[in-house]
Amino acid sequence: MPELPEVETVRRTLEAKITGRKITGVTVNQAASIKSPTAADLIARVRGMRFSTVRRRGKYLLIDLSSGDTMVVHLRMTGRLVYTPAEEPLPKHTHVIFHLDDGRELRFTDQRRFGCIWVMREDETGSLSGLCSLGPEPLGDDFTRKKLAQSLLGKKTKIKAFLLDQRNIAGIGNIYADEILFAGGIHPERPAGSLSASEINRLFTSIKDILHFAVEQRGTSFSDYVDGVGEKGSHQNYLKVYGRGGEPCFRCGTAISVTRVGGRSSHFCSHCQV
DNA sequence: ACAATATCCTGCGAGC
DNA sequence: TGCTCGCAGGATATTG
Repeated sequence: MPELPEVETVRRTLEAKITGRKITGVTVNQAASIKSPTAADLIARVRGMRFSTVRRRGKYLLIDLSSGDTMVVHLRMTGRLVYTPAEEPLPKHTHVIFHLDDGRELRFTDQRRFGCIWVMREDETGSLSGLCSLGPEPLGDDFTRKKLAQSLLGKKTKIKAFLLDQRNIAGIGNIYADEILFAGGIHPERPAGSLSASEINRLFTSIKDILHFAVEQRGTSFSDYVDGVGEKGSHQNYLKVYGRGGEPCFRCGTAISVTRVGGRSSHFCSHCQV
């Protein structure tokens, strides 16, 4: 599942490959993947343009074009954006293909069809719903201990649901929420506003440390995720709780619990997380 | 105002 | 063997 570390890895790998490449044409196999404008309008609008900067905000990729447009891509759960030689066979669920001037293609594939693409003027991206309401970037300088404490203040929602809400912090999904709460020793069902000062400190440090380490490991390839050149990450080898239901906690040996919190599966140690 | 649930979609494993 | 069912989950819409 692409979360911040995975999307950041896609951003880095794609930027190195597609910057300066010209789009010679676009094939749309699944028009529903394109949210705006229509598929026909998008094809006409990006043909002949070159990719410039590849940016990221939360789990959104923003790829600037030489025309002043920006292509916004959200991979959701099984989406992939991969730079591939044109002669390679098309994988199943290839919904959109950007043909490039170097004999390669940028392919958008998505088994579950939740991922989507928008093209709009760069100065209009700020009004895209979802993108415009994102909380701070957790690895950026503007995400501070103080800001985290303020956003937790008075919240009755469970801390797991708080972490998953992109309006609070941008980029955390189900895997990293569980890993962050384990690292911080905080039970996922604790009301967000009930955390003590020292727990907030631990949560803040865990958010930074876990996400930073996962980016270093080029993301978690638990099921579908690959980066912008089709390679898996290695962070799945370091998961402490996610996907480890029933297995012994690495810290205390207690079997890892799996329950549903905020409608999502949650993995935690009932002894280490209080 | 906030919180829990349904929705979208496909593949896979469990159970019969 | 082949069916059904539940589950996986990001974001949004809807219901409570």
